[in-house]
Amino acid sequence: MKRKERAAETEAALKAAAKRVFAERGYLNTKITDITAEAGRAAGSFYNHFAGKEALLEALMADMAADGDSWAAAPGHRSDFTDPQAVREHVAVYVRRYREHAVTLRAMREAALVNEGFAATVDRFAASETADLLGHVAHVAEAGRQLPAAPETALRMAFSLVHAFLQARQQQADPATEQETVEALTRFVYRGLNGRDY
Amino acid sequence: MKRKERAAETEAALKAAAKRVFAERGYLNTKITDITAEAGRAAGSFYNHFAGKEALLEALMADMAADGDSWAAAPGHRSDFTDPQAVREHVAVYVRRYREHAVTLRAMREAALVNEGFAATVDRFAASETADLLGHVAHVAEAGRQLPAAPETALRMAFSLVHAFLQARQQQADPATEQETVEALTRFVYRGLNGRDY
DNA sequence: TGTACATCAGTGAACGCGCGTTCACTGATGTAC
DNA sequence: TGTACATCAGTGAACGCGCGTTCACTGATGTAC
Repeated sequence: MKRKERAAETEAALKAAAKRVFAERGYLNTKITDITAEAGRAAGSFYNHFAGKEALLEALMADMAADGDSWAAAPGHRSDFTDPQAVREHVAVYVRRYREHAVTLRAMREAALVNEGFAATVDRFAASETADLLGHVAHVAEAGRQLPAAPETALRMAFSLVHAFLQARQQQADPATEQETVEALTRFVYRGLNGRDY
Repeated sequence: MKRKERAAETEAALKAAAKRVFAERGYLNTKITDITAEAGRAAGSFYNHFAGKEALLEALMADMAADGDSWAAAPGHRSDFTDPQAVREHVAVYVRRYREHAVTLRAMREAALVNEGFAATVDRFAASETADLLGHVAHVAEAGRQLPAAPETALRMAFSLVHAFLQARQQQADPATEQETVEALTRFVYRGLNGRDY
């Protein structure tokens, strides 16, 4: 089985190399040969493993999805957004995921911009991440507090805020600590949804 | 002076055609010949007016900046963000500008993704739009209310929210009305900054 | 276990497509006298 | 006002670069007997 091992090693090397060059110059600016050169392989080798740059990105997305699915189902998951701690924990998870998968997320955004199919994939991805949150937000209204808008809209606003702020944070020269970022976002989102401070 | 008129007409036709094709398939997916074909001119004509696609986008940005500068200096501009109406008016302006210049803004984002120089230009653009807002936000703290974070951070969060939400709204199949959008954003931003409802 | 053949991962030069850019040319407009 | 020449906007075929993709080849690993 040395052959399969070798192939698996090359495939992993290509993925790792792709992440490095994507981080450095972005997905759209990266050529296939940039990836193979970074991985120390011949150009032709790439096509033994991926049909093209998009297929490679899909593989990176699958890796990301694989390690994210477990969390939402974990025990101790607080779902009442009138509780600041529930909001904080959710924000913290997104901040962490953003850090861990920053390169892939950025690549996805770039690919979506140019390719309609990818845009749809990214939308589905986002939708799957927000599915359980709608109930958490609706909880606020059920507790007698006035949401800033319909639950779907309120959720979209909270999501827009978190994602865009994290994205902007990444290209800051001197970003706040992750802890500070979580606290700031938690406070803004909690206030926005609940109409009061904690 | 018929020659200069003709040249000006062609230049305007190229810009208008560019906006149409950018809207349809995006900036990065648009070829020079797509623009000239849409404008009904020969490919070579393009270079009589613009050094390349980027130069054309810069011209579109200049057009956008030209019609935006006037507002901030206008009389009756409310700058106290403890006043919901002040927040609402600012939000409304951004919503309107987003609608009017959606194509150019999207093209800027695409160009910035691929070209570092453009990214810097876009940052400067955003900074110039937020310059006067920092004072408005600081006002809230001066009025004895607790901001969700340092003023710069609070402002960045509000901005992230508005921009990302408007961007997401554009690709919705059935978006809320502009009026509803302004109200929802105003309420969320006001709450986030002031820690209370109005 | 040994030998002959098949299969596979990897190589890198070469091919060819797409598209930005150029340039010789045309016809109209402007200028000089 | 008329004539000869210069300049300019526009044309579109052709050129050439960059890069994705292919493919004949190599050497190593696996399989059949």
